[in-house]
Order: sequence, then structure tokens, then C-alpha cells
Amino acid sequence: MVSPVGVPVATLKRLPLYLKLIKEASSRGLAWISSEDLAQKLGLGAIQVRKDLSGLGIVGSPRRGFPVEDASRAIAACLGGDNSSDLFLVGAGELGRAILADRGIGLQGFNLVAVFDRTPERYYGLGLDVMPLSKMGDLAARMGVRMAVLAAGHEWAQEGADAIVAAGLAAALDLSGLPAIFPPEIAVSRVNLGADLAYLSGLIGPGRAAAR
Amino acid sequence: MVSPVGVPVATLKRLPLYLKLIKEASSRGLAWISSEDLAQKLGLGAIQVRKDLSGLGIVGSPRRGFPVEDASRAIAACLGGDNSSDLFLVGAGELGRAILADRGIGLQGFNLVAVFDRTPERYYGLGLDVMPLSKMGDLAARMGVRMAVLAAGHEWAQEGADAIVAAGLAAALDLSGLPAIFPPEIAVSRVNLGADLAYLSGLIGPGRAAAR
DNA sequence: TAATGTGAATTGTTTCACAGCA
DNA sequence: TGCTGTGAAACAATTCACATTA
Repeated sequence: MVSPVGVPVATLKRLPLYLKLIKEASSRGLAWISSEDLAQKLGLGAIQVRKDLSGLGIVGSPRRGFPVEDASRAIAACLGGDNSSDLFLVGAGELGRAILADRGIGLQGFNLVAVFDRTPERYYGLGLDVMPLSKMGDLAARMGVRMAVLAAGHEWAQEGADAIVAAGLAAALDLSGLPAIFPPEIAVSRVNLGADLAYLSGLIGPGRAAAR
Repeated sequence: MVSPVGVPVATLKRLPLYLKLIKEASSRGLAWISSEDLAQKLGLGAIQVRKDLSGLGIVGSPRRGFPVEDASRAIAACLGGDNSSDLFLVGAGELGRAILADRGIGLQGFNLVAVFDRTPERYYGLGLDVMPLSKMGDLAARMGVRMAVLAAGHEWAQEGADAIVAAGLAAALDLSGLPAIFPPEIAVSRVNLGADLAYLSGLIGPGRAAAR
């Protein structure tokens, strides 16, 4: 599959990681960064990094690597700049509040501009302005928001998803673990720690405790 | 790439999702579930679901679908049964505690059996038994634990990763967002909400077109 | 000489087309 | 008829080999 701009999905998923490291290099005053360096830090192959960057039209220079500023600009442009960096949070429970507090969970430049919940009244007096799901469409239109993080509990995750759809948003990051069902015209990325763990458990197989 | 048991990685990543739905069906008293049904709930193609299940040796029956009990057993076996369901949590900060509280974040059957932190003394009196990183190896050996969730803040995520390696664990779920560097013999899965959001933002593009 | 750049081969994954079965 | 089962084809992603250049 190929994204609207012609970048392979697999590449697109890696771009944010490159961007992060490149910005870091930039902030340390470096002007160049090598594919080897990026690869090693991300546990990827250097050739793959080069292919990815070259696919964006970023050209490096032998013996030095890739120019940090150009690369940063090109990747940011491909990821939509900071165009879509405003987000809604749907779900103000345990998980939602951890995301808001954001100690290590790393929304990295994305901005939670409003919080919605099925039962907003439960959160009065917590210093949070939690709104009912029904207000989402209105606010999305007024603020130009196009993405949401769905952090609803299992009981109402689907209801939250439906609200996101009804609000006309274009993308959702689903942390509900259900997973919630979205219509195909909405871009969805799902995060499910339980599933990831199960996957890892399958990967390492039924051995006994690791040696060493 | 093919996992130890011969199941493609892409399939392996979907197995936990199937398992969840199948168990749910089972708990509702259903004896059969169709690939169409599973596919629709997960936003996948039915053919893909059939390929995945057939790859595990699960055989269905025309007009009825796949037998819920068999499928459940086969998938669980492939994912290591409940063999590897004990976990360490590395990092007792905001994020780590949200995971412990687990309201919606869904560890789904996995068990956090011990919590480690670089500064365990910060968590005295919170009703948590937080241990120093140096104790991890010992406990891993004694309890037969082989996996960890890394939920350390940026400041010491790499230190946490190193401790996981030193403890001889076989797999880690890295939520640090750095990402932390692990040696290749350790199975790592990375979750990075910021990266996922950036990816989505790239997918939906700067306009208003949606793509999947 | 230490890096990038890239066509081609390889490997992995998804989808198709259609056979078989209850 | 409505589903599974599967070899083959199509597609996608990764890796290789080697040319290239400052």
C-alpha cells in the first residue's frame, strides 16, 4: 500500500522515529547524520534507512551522511507539518488522564486540545474541562481538529468510536483494545499492549528462563 | 521473517486479536465463529483470517465457520499458552502506575508480578512494592519471568533497558518512546503514541482526504 | 575510504480464483 | 448456497551487490 504522497506505509511508520532522532541531532548542533547512526539507534538496517530517506528525496553526501536540516524539513513536510497536531482525547479515565499527564508516554509535539467523555460529570472538580461526546462535532469544525485518541474503557469504546466518526474526524488512535470498529474512510491506528505482549510471548516461544 | 513455530510474523501479530474475539464468542456460548465475522470486527479481509487460522492447523467447517474451542486452544498454544504471562514492570512513574491501575489499557491476562525503578525510594508508602533495578536478574531467575514492560521516563529509559538485558529477559515491550536500544537477541516491541499519531497525520495528509 | 545511491534479487504478505464440502 | 481451503499470482518490503562520489 502506498500513502497519498507516494510513500510506502512501512516507511511512513518509521518517519516519525527518524524525525525525532534528527531533531535531537540538530539540537545538539550537528549538521550531518549518517544512516548507520540512525539505523543503529533504531535497531534497523542502514540500507533501509537510506532507502526510506531517498524515497523522500533527501540526498546525503558520502563521508558525511544526511544533512540534518534538509532531512528534518522533508520528513516534517511528509508527515503533514504541524498541520494536524491538534487532537481530541476521548475518555478521561485512568488511561486518558495518564496520557494527559504525559510522563513518558510521549505525545511528542501533539496537542490535546479538548477532552470528551461519556460521563463528563464524573470529572468535575478535577481541574479538567471534560465535555460530553455530543459536543465533539461542533468543536472539531470550529477548531479544525481532525484526529482523536480513543482512550475509553471497554464499556463504551464503541460509543466513543461512533462519536469520533459522527464528528467527522479523519483519523483515530485507538487505545481501547477492543478494538473499536471504524468505517474504512477513517484512518485508524491501534495500540493494544495485551496483544503486543502476546505477540512477544509467541515470538520467544515456550522456552524456559533466558540464560546468561 | 518466520517465528520459531513457523508462523509468519504478520499473522502472529493478529493472533491475540483473534483470540480475544474468539474467547468472547466462547463466553457467549457460541460454538462456531466465521472468518467473515472475525474479519469484520477487526477491519481485515476474511480470506486473510482464513489463511491465518489455517496456518495454525485450525480447520473450520463450511456453513458454520471455525470451532471456537479448537481455535482458542490452538491460538493460545501458539502464543505460548499462559507460560509467559508473568511480567516485570520497569518504571513506576505516571505511565507505569497507569498500566498497573489498568483501566482500559488492557494487559489482558498478563500479570505484573514485580515493579522496578531507578529510584524505588520515591514510591515508598504508595502501597507499591518497588524494587531497585539491580534486583531484577535475581528475581527473573527465581520466578522464571522472561518479559518486561519498559515504562521508564526518557531520563533513564536506556538504563532500564540495560537492566532488562542484564537480567537475562527474553522480550521487552518498550513504551519509552526513545526508543531504547536492545541487543538483537532480545525480542522487542515498541509502542510510541507520538510516532503513531505522526504516522496517522501523514496518512490523512494535509488536505481532507482520508486513505487506508 | 567511509559514506551514499540504486537496480535487481529475495523474501514476506496479501489477494485472487476457484475447488470442495455440508 | 454459504462457507472453508489452497495453490498461484500479485504486490510490498527488505536486502544484496556493487557503482559512485566527496
